[in-house]
Amino acid sequence: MRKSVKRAYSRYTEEAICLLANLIRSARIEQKLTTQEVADRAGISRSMLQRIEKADLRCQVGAVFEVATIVGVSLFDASQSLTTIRKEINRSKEKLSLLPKTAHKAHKVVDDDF
Amino acid sequence: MRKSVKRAYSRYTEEAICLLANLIRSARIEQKLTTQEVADRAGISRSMLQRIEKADLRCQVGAVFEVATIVGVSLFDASQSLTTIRKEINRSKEKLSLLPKTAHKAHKVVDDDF
DNA sequence: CTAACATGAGTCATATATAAACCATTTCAT
DNA sequence: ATGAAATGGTTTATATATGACTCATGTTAG
Repeated sequence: MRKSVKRAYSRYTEEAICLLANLIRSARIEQKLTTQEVADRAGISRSMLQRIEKADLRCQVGAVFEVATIVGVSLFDASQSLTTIRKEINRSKEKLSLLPKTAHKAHKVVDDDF
Repeated sequence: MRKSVKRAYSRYTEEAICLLANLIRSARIEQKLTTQEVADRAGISRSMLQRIEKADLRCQVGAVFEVATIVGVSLFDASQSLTTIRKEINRSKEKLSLLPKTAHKAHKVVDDDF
């Protein structure tokens, strides 16, 4: 079964995606690309691109990133190129390997019995 | 009708999301948060969080960003805070207002007829 | 000015993502 | 060591996102 979902997003998430949407649209127009063209290149429908540029939170993250990449909007801090992003991935893997595998909660020592 | 879709993503997109996933997982474990906890806070299921941490490109962008926000992975360069991100949104709006509204293709003047 | 084109917005059928539940395995605290 | 807890990997029913159309409006090049 599936609980009927009316998801609530934090203000920060909403605005982050709004910014991303605006950046995408700007970049697209600056490069004189039509919605149809970008959609084709990204392998999505024009309606989908419309939703992305309207900051629809429900779009697939892959589609959004793909479009961003196509119009040249960089996604993370230092990840401008494939090379740098790969380095960062490796760093993150190293880091992950040093961390514990699971996140056990600190046991509440119960002394609230009086 | 709907064409059955086997979407292809660029290498860059894949790796960008892979990096994001790794950063999220690292951050979660560092903070000793279980998958269940983070899922609850984000208002998603544990299975969803698992896919996010496995860099599944088909997750909703809103869910991914929400999780990133919760564990403290920043999405843009300088947009650590709501205030800075809002400034950037405004800047992007200004910029957008100066651009043409539609992206007309430059007419190919055909002189390739000899 | 105006025709061609880009975009916005809505509908609909259906492919697909999602939440829930379950079990097996791994990991960690004690 | 051992048990409690966390995680991985399924499966399934259903809500939902998506692509394809269509029409209306806006915009721009010429």
